[in-house]
Amino acid sequence: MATLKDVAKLACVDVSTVSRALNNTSYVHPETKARILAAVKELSYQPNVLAQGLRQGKRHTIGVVVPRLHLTVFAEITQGIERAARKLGYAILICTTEEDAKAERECLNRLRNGFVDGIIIAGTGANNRLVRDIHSSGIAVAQVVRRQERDISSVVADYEACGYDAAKFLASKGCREIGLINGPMHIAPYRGRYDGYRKAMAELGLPEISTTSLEACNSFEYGYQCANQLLDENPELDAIMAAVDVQGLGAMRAMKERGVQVPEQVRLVSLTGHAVGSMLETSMTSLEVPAYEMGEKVTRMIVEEIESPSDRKPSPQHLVFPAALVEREST
Amino acid sequence: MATLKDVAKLACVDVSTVSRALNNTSYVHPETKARILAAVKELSYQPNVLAQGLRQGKRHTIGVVVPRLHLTVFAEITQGIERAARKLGYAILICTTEEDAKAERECLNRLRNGFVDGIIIAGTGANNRLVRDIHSSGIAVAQVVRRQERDISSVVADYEACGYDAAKFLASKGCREIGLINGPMHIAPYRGRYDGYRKAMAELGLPEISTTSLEACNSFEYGYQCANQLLDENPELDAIMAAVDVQGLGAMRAMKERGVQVPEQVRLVSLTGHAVGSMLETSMTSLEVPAYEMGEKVTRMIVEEIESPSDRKPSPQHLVFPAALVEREST
DNA sequence: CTGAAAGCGCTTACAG
DNA sequence: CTGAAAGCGCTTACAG
Repeated sequence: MATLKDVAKLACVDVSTVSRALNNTSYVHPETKARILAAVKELSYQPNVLAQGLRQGKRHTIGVVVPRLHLTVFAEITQGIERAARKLGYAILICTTEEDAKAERECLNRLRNGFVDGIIIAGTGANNRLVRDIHSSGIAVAQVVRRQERDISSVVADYEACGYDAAKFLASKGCREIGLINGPMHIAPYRGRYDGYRKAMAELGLPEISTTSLEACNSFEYGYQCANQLLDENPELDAIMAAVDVQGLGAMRAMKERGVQVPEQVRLVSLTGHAVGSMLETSMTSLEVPAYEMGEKVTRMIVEEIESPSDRKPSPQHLVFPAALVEREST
Repeated sequence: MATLKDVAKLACVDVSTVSRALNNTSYVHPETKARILAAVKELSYQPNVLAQGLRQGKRHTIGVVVPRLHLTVFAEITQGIERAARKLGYAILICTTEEDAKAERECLNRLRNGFVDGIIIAGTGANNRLVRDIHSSGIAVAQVVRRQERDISSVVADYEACGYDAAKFLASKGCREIGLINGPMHIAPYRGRYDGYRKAMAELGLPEISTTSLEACNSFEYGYQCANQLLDENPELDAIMAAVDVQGLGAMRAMKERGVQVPEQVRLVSLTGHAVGSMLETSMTSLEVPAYEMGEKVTRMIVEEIESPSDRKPSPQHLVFPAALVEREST
């Protein structure tokens, strides 16, 4: 790999001049510049980003910490992040935590040491303290999907509205026993969906019906088991709301196996649609969240924070995207 | 952020001693070491990986270039890569190309400049030349899923066997008109699936039936349109093989809409299962590829290449994983 | 056992 | 308009 020095030697100038020519950081005589550019071409010189980063205190890299990728909304969000980052001249470093607090801690500790200029996180909630520390140590941080800290910018969907709207919608279809398949309440989106559901149920004068299982909640099996329990315990159940798409798939499958007709006997809604609902044999009504857009947006926010001078960092922004109810065959 | 210098000052020793103590790179008097460790703790010093990287010519980072994440086998593969990389002390940088040659070129060019020690790629095929250049310039490279270069290590599934086995299996069920939904032939896995299919058809004395659409091939819509065309043009069609899961979903949906019974009238197999087939209302028979394992394996291979001394790099290895036929309701 | 010095590849005041 | 020098935070021969 050619270095600045090689280019300088070939062009018969000092490295500093080459640097200035390449970065357009001050006027360089056109002839000199031409010579330099020719040398750059001949050696196919490419600047070493490590050295640039060390010198400038910038790495042009963003860390992304999410629970997992496969079959979750995070795959799409990550693609949005990657694309926006590339446009803005940043690379992204990915860590998946599998909801494990220790794995998350390790990732965060690694990222903070010069790896990245900023961290976008959908956290487990177990390391909030560490996240705050990192942020106040001068590394930009932004939350996506899961908002846990008030002083750190975030981009989320309106989970409470998802829960509320879905319940009201089902009630408008005549449903009276509406079960909820959700996840751990200490994680903001699950809490939000529940709050919305509860509010709607209260307004409608309908009973809250929910259940839980030991499976990891963001899974087909969780949806499958919860649906079976809901149906076992509530013979009159006429609707199921699933927090995420894969739970919805599990519920659909459970009903198929029990011979329960969807939507004739039980209607089904997913509260976090991301382009799966429309691909099914019985397509699934869902609240579609603009995942791709959310990823792009949170990236633009964090880059803005990274690039503003440290004496006037933007104050934390919290962006809430509405989800859109897309009615399909399952209701 | 505290630096080595801060620690050295606090411990009243030279920075070189601190470095040695921390890296166990030569004996340091226990008392001195204790003082240093205390200083490290007090300042909560963490080494700057950028500076380490610059000095040692190592980044401990691997670039991953894949077409996309959401709903493809690459999501799972990437998780496998990430996990194995973390265990081995590496971080991963992700680029998604969306099958766009230009985007891929940009990613590769960026990655080669000191960003990473190695690159794992599932390429578009349009930048093979560049990939070779990068490899011969001393950056480790490994191919995953798509093997395009003989001199660069690879980890793939046995796509030809997938096509062959699926066709034979369908024939054993009595199918005589077996249609194939595939993708562009210049991409190795699609080519391989076709070759296996063709071989089986020839041995069985059955006609080849296939079609194509203008949609991006790794998509629900592609599967949907191709299935409709196959059914339109071949009224006696009794089986469909889809190259990837989402195409299978599209085919399933098309048949549902036409009132074609699966598997009674038409049987359906996906040739690249990755944990979706089992989640469906009518579960889908598929050749399950061990995506997670493949990701882990390719990571171990590339790290081995990265860490071997440049005078005796391992010769290219090509690993082929078998896929397992998992029979479900769609056949 | 430890210090002083050089250097990884860059950028950026400081002179001239 | 351009060169010489310092320095980003580390590691590693080289002495002693």
